[in-house]
Amino acid sequence: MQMPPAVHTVRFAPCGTPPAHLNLPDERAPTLAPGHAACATCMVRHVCLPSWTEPGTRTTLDRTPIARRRLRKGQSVFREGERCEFIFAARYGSFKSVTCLRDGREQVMSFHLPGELFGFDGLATGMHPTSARAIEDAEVCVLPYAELSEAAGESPSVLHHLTSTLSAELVRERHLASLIAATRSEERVAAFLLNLSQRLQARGYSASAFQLRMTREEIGSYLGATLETVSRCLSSLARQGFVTVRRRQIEILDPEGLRASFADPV
Amino acid sequence: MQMPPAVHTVRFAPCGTPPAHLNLPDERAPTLAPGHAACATCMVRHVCLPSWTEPGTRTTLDRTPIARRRLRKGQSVFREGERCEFIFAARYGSFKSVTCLRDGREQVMSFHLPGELFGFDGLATGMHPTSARAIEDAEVCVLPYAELSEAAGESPSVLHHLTSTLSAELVRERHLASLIAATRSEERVAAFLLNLSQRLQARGYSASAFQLRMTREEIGSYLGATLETVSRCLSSLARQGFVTVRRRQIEILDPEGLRASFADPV
DNA sequence: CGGGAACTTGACGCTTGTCAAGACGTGTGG
DNA sequence: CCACACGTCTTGACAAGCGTCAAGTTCCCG
Repeated sequence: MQMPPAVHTVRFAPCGTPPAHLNLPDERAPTLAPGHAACATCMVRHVCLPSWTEPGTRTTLDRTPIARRRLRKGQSVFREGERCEFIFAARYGSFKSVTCLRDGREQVMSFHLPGELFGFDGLATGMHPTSARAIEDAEVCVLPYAELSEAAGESPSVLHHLTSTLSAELVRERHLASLIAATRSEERVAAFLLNLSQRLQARGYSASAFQLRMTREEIGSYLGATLETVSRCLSSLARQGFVTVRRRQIEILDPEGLRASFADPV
Repeated sequence: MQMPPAVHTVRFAPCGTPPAHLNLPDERAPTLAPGHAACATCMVRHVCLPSWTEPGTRTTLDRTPIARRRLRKGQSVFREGERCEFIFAARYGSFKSVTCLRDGREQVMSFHLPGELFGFDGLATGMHPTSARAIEDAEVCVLPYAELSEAAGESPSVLHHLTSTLSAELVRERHLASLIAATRSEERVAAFLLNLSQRLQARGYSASAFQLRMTREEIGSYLGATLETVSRCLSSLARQGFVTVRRRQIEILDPEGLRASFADPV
């Protein structure tokens, strides 16, 4: 076993603002770090993979060195059609999953916040059906799926977390589909803000004030609306006193009002 | 080990037309049948769970008796909020997954055809977030998830199929969300017909002529449109010569035309 | 400080939802 | 076997929601 290189500890900065001193290296030059030792200092470890293993047990995964990769805004983590050999964990920064529509435009399928795992969509065919791109300077942990799978065979806890995670993502996608199918654009935007708020809160951020990391166009693509409609909806929600919107800075003033004023699914 | 009871073989009838001689019993009275022995005569075994185990190996699952349950049109397989202890396989007949919207209407989340597994959405929380109902007289195989999970720990092949199935469902849901988000109703209806066609073909039915098992309203709910819009779209597709539509009887005349004439996602 | 990306807002027209009337089919009871 | 009733589907007219196009503003980054 090789000696671990000097562990490159990275101070965690709020959701996607990487420390200014970072010289982001080439996309293809991952920094190796030894397994869960590196996770010990990671700010998102409590919602990430390290929480999967039962305390006291060790699996293949714990003996696997986990690489990290830094990405500049716009760089791809993986591309549509590439072989799916890794699952990724957003360490800081946010990501989007996109596919290319026939007419060349890109369709945003989901957003990934720090601490969230992504790349599971490739397990079905062994190839990624989407591309994942950083929407701001970011860093991912690169988890080899073969070892993750092996660990699932060794530890019921890991297996359970794996299936739960997949199932949860399935439920989220369903919820999105029904949201788009059953509601109008203003309700979708409201639901989107509430959803972001919850996910950020689960990761220790403020639920009431946060910065959007994505453009109006990306939100629109995700929600099945145009960027103009998203903009109008945000203005309308602000006019009604539910939120304040100043460019990407969002403050949620009345979450119950947001929730209650719509015939939202469930 | 107990002797298997006289195996109740059920002749497979085209997609959801249960044999007339069946006296459908009460929803809550499952018929027990011994594990995979019963699967041997099942028409959908090649696309169902029996194909998961590697040839020559036996897992917990193979030793588990698998119950079957017959359902009349409209009866629930499971309901929103119930504990998720089983995965279900549609043996014959079709099903829908639905949630209840705030205003009382029901939102169709997906359809399940013979040979398809469903109920995975409950694994995340241990409770089903949707209800599943038969949309015609039907029968399901009841697969205890605890044993399925155990089998996944014993056999890499089962584990792989489990994650693949979950991932595939995830991809399908994403595709639906992007379909609703990015296309107009006529394209959605066209895509829906093509999707049904493919799934039926994979199960040995004709890809070009089939019967819809669901109402226009259910299709509309699923696709984010009203029943009137679905009806108009079907008429329009027929007028363009892509399909013939006579109530629920569909014939696809020009699949390539259907596909090509739209700016369909991917 | 300048240029461009991102955003906001308005006007107009298309797509789709809503409401309504009527046709078709199926199942039930006379 | 027929008549009736109900569920399902089709089609039309109108209105609302949203997309498209366009102009102008703000902000960020070089």
